[in-house]
Amino acid sequence: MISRPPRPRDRGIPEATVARLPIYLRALQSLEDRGTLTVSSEDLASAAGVNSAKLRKDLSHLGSYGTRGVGYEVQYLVYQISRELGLTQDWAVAIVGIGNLGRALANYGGFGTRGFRIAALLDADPDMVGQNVASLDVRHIDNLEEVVRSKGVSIGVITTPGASAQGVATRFVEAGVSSILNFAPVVLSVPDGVDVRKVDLSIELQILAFHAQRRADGDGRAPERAGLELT
Amino acid sequence: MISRPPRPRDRGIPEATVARLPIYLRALQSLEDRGTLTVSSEDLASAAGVNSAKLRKDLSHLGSYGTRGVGYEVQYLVYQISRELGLTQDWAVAIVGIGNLGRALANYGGFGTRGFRIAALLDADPDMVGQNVASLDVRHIDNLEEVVRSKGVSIGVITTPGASAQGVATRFVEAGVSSILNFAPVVLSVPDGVDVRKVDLSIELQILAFHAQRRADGDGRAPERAGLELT
DNA sequence: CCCACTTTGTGCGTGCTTTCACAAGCACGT
DNA sequence: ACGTGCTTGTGAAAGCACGCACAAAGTGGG
Repeated sequence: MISRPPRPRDRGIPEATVARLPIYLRALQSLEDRGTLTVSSEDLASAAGVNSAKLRKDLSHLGSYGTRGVGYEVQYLVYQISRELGLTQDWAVAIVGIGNLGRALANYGGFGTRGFRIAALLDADPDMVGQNVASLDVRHIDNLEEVVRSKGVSIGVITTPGASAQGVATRFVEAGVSSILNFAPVVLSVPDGVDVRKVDLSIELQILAFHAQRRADGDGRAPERAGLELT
Repeated sequence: MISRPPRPRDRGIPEATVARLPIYLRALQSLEDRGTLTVSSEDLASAAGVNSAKLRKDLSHLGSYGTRGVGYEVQYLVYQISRELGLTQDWAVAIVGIGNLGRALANYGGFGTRGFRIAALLDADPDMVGQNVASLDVRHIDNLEEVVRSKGVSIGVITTPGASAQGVATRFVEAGVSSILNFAPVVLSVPDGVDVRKVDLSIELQILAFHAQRRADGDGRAPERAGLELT
């Protein structure tokens, strides 16, 4: 008998909501550390930097976990969001490309406490292989398939130069990994069913530059509320 | 009087479009390196990983830079997008927090070629101060205001631990920096008119985990690695 | 028990984004 | 000069996302 009753939440959670759940989770964990027992949507929203109506609507997609007149119980909500995000299980992550960024990720402590475990580090450079980084021995990229199998890797992180990224992605996919986080500045081509997310540091800077330039351009002496001007 | 004189492009480029311009730019530069002279919206879209209608509409916000029946001239489009993004000028960037991530960013070569120049590295740790990273001497955070002034820094990057991030942001703002890229896992509070973008590595992983779990849950009968039993 | 107060959950209007589909425009061959 | 073939630029429609505003639901005091 499959548990259908305890599933008030809709399977179709909006993507925009999913992207904010980790933010709420972080804010909640911070409240939890401070010993806070309950929190109102207003307070949690301001801690997360969003509008309170949006927060309530987001949470309503998971189910009715609040109490009117009181707010949300912090611990319970932490658990519900963690479960929804899949953080109650342990995800094994492999990082390919142990340059500066790969090392930074390997040493980033924030993962362990959130359901992720760095299970393997791989690199193509023979001089890198065997080095110890973040308490792991760097292994050669040729062992990718074997490592994925033996460590049960389900998430692959690519921090190689752009030229190598597609090859690594393909090998990840063939080895059975269907979630990839790509830091290389290329668009990866993967089969349907494989989930790729891209983080691009220089793109973020470029977006900042665009807004900075716009501010500098228009802000001259007519910083009026741009509205009805098309004379 | 309906004049539409020196404004081919509307100042109000949709945010969603701005976020994609850097992707197009990268694809175009790659084509340029390969010596390609013109490209169709179809080909450019597939290189950028988007739908061609979306690409055409995005570009139409900058003006009419294509030729029907032919496509877009690569070099010209590179220039137009660069100009729109503000990359034809040189942006001085300061990085605060020279840990693993800060070092990775400082050494990331991709910036120089795209209008950004790492102008200063700052850290609070006295042992770090004076070290040479990426051909720059790390300076103490106390010099932030002076460095911003003397180097003309207009973009601040925060790679400190979460606890220090708000303080650094405030100092950046007071020193006149109004564009901030934040890697620390906290929500920064800044005055209106200051632009903050946040990059959070563990959030990206959590979104991947959500989709991976959903795939494992619903996807028919192969819930192999999903060993969660916690009702 | 009832009333005043607080806070959630959500219906609804609004605006932004994406996608379709096609007329308009340009190049090239005849 | 003119038709053919290709590709852009853009109305129009559909789909999402956001935020207001309020009824519903719970708490606590008298």
